Amino acid sequence: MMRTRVTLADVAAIARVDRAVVSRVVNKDPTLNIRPETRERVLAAIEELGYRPNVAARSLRTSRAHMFGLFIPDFANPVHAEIIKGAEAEAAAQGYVIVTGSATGAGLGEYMDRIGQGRIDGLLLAGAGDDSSLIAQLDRSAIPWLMLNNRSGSVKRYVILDDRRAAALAVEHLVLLGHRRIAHLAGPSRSDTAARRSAGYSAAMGDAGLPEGPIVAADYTPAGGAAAMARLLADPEPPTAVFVANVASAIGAMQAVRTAGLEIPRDVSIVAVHDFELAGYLHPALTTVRMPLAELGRRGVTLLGSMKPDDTIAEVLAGPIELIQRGSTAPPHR
Amino acid sequence: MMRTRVTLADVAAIARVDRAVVSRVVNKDPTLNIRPETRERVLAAIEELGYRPNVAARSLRTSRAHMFGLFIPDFANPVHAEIIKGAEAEAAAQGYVIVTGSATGAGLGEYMDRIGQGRIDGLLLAGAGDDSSLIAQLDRSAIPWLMLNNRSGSVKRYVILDDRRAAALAVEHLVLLGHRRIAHLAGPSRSDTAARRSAGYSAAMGDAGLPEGPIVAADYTPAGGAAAMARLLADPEPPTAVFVANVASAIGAMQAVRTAGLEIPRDVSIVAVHDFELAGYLHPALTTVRMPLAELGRRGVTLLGSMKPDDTIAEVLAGPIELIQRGSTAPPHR
DNA sequence: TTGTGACGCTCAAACGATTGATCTCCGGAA
DNA sequence: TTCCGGAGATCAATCGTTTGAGCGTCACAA
Repeated sequence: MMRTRVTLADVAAIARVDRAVVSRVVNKDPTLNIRPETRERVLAAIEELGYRPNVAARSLRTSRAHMFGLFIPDFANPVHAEIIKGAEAEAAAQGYVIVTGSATGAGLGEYMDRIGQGRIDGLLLAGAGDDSSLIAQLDRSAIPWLMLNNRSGSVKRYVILDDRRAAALAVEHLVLLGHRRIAHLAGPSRSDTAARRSAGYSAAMGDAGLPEGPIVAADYTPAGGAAAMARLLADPEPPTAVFVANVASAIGAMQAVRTAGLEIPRDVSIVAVHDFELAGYLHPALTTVRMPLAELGRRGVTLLGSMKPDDTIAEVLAGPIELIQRGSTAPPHR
Repeated sequence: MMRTRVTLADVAAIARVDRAVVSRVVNKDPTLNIRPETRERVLAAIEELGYRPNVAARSLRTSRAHMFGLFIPDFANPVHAEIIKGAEAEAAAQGYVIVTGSATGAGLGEYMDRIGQGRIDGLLLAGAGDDSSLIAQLDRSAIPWLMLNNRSGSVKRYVILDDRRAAALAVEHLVLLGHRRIAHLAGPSRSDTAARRSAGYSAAMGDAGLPEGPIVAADYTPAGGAAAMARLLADPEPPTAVFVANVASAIGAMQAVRTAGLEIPRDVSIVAVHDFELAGYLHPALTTVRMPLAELGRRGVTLLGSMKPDDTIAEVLAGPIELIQRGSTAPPHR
């Protein structure tokens, strides 16, 4: 059962060639001149022994690890799951593998320590906060890195989505349905995505000639959303529709509406940013704005792969942003 | 900005000691006899240069990668997210890092190829199906591996949860509420967890002296759950309660109940296996059985760390399994 | 006959860290 | 004076691959 490990040298011995030949065959070195029959012998030996290159040795020699790091706030968030999926797919296409870490396991600093030097060829930070001392440490580490979906602090390499447009799309939808008192359940004030979504809300309200309704902030959790929505509904003249910056908050918000004895969408319409599978199974099904999260992960990996040390990257990902209309939005009742 | 990489030799030069000393200081080698002032010099040099050991070199020499692999079917599934969290936390405690892969990115075979040899010290398979040729390949690879939450095929190393007891707990809850026609919306027939949950259902029904109600199988998705529930409700004498093997199916099932014009829990009570945050925010909030998923991931990593090549591991994880009573279960109406 | 070049390999020096073995002092004991 | 032992290092082989340089043979042209 316990297999003793197979090295290049073993393969070379069986195939009766030099180790260098085996290496070049394995790596499909185009400069290699080899007789077809020799190549055959090598391939047969590899097959027979079940040889697989030792990653540590290769990576020591070439100083490329064929591995990317991906740090996210939380695995349990479906938004991050989408990003991981995209990143993984693109990495796989490049023959790379992803080493994940999350803020729930331990902080970014600890993660970087465990990563050590030379383990990854690049690092993706998906909304990992904005600890500027860690950013400085990252810059010292000679690892190319990139922020996804976040431009916190003075970061000069990031890819974000067009949250502004997503927000505007959501608000326009509500306006088109005939709503005029449209409140905004925003994200945490220090959050970059929240700020951009709020900007989109304001812009769209302005374009529609409507006064900005009440705006309340909440963190991106159901509990936060519920509390914030409760405040909105306590208004003597409550909004007929609410644009929620985040789908997790929206789920809490829906609960708050029910708790208040009101009905969605008859009394309040709700639309939220980011689509996820369960949204279609809520009661009522939640109208959302779908953003290309997987594409974001994919694009991040692509950029990492081709990044030069001092590149500046400030990209708003082009990609479909669409309103998924479901049951939580309808024309105002009154 | 671009930092040239710092090696042991650089540190040794600055600290005016041999490389061996630096290595032993870094690794806190207990056999090292060193003057405090020398140690100081070394530590100062490390600090000054920002030295971090090269993982590839270390791992080539020691043949330990300080990395575990974790393969899961899908990142978007909150059940797997919990497992990852636990695994990550335990790995971090051991100074290890986790390299994840999912079936949505590419298959296990491709993942193993990209992993190569010597990159990971062990592999956790969380419900990754039962392709026996891959299992054989794994066994050839000399990597300790372990299945989580799954005992498919003839696998001889696994940790599972007590799904049987979880199912029984759910059914007992329904029985206690007074239900007598309790149907079972089971998981896919080839699934190991599904089989164990079904066994728990049967046992509990038997213990209660109740006839096993209709049993329908569905895959672990909302769509599958909805279709299966529709079939159950089409019965001339439909069940007053349904034990659903999985929370994703349960969400679909709830929708099917509404579609049929019925109400939960008045017309049908629903209880499902596995708790997740959103369950409390559904309408009605879903009664679930919480299982120690994070603990499962944690335990998997612990076992990997101490596993010998030919160990057999067949463990049913001890840990709290509890019913989380919410709004989807109530005494039968009729 | 000598030179040239291509073909098909082989040589050997890295990459950076680890670790068992060895070496040099120096003080104290015999 | 010689020997011993221990403290405090140093030496050098090794892990498995990669890759630029080199080497022998043969065909062919001059």
